[in-house]
Amino acid sequence: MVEDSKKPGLRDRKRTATRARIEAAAVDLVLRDGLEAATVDAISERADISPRTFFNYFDSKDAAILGLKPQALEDDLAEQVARPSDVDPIEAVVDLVVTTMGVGHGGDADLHQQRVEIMRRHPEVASSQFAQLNARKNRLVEQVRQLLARTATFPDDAELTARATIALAVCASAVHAAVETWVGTADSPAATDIDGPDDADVIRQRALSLIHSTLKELL
Amino acid sequence: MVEDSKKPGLRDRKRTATRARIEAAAVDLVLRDGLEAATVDAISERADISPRTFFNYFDSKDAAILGLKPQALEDDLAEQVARPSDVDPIEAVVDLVVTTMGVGHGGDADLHQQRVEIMRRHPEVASSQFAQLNARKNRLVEQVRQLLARTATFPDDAELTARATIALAVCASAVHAAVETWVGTADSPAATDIDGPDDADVIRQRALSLIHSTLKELL
DNA sequence: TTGCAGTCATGCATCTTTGCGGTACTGTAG
DNA sequence: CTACAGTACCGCAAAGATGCATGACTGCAA
Repeated sequence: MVEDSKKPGLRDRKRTATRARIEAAAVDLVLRDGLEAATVDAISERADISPRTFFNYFDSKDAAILGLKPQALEDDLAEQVARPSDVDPIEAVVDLVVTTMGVGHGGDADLHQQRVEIMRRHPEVASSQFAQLNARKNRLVEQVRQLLARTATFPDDAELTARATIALAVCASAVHAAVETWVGTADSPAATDIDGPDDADVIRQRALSLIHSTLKELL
Repeated sequence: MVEDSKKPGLRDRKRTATRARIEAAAVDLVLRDGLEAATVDAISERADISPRTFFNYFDSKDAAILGLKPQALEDDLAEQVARPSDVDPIEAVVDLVVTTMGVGHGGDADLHQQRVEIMRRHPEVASSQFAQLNARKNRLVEQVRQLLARTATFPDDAELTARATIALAVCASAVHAAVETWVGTADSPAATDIDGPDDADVIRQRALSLIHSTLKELL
């Protein structure tokens, strides 16, 4: 049951290939025809699947465009929380958010570049990363709750959950803001070619800076 | 053109009546048949309008169930921000959020009670108040920005906007959490009959308390 | 090799939501 | 009273999203 990571197997290879075809088709069509002209039907046809199957691979059209894996996260999440965590809880939560948002979608550099371009042209899409987060909110709050429980002077359960909710919101909105300014200023395609400091890191840093300055001011 | 507040006029009276019929129909059907059995078609039929017209009155099915007015807010918002505001910025923002979420929908007490019951049975609906907020996010951030600009040591524009975003998120999630716990513990229908301390106030207080305790801990 | 159990792809039906366009009604000015 | 302008209502079509049922395919074990 828990056979892992050695033999992909035909089944998984096919599935991976299909997902890749969908992502490519979505990105291509959006860049070619615009966001609303690129319908699910069109993308599906191009990827050689039925529209119904499309939604077996992605939760939404936007998710396909951004290449957001539907679950896959669960693994990362578990891993994140299992960490030793001598680190600042805030940093851990930001990591969680960045991962869930799929900001650092590891893989094809071209595809990544194209997605940045799409986010520049259609800012609405970028904010669907946010929606992705909301959808997983309950599970994420649970993770954050565990993180906080380590350092917090243990209040009652409801209180702790509420605090986790707020902490998550802080980090999420910070990352969101960071992504927005990053997308807005990312008109230097050459710079992102090399992926020098790594896009995800830039966003992480900006988000942390925002959080600290804002919280300091609010008190 | 700017004749106001004396003669409602037949047109407005009809519109108000229709909106009320929709709200009542929505609440009744949800309580009777459940959330998903109460389709837009069913609600519309019961309210004696076409399904198309339904969306002329409300942005979504959930909005109708909760009785969230589509704009109407704009007025309140402007008013909020125009205030003198010797008050804590955080309190102001919380007010903004509570108003926008339509937590204190003034009006029919029975309807209010029914809505609380619906939120208890179908928690998903409650979180669509949150969505309502996201939809108006840009405008709200602008308002919060102005509020913050008064006390903040003026950073650059992007920074200020980012901070406003985060502050809004903090307050929004706090209110959201407060609503959730309030709904969860609101199994004393007798208590809410009298509307003693006013539901909205209870939520405001709880939210503020949450914000302060959480922020203090995160630093 | 064969067969079984678990997945996957798909068609179909349904629901929510939105844009467009036409028709009917309201308020008002002549 | 009448005509005109502005809304409101509604039908229609299309898109995004989801549940259900069915047939096909894969992986594995006998």
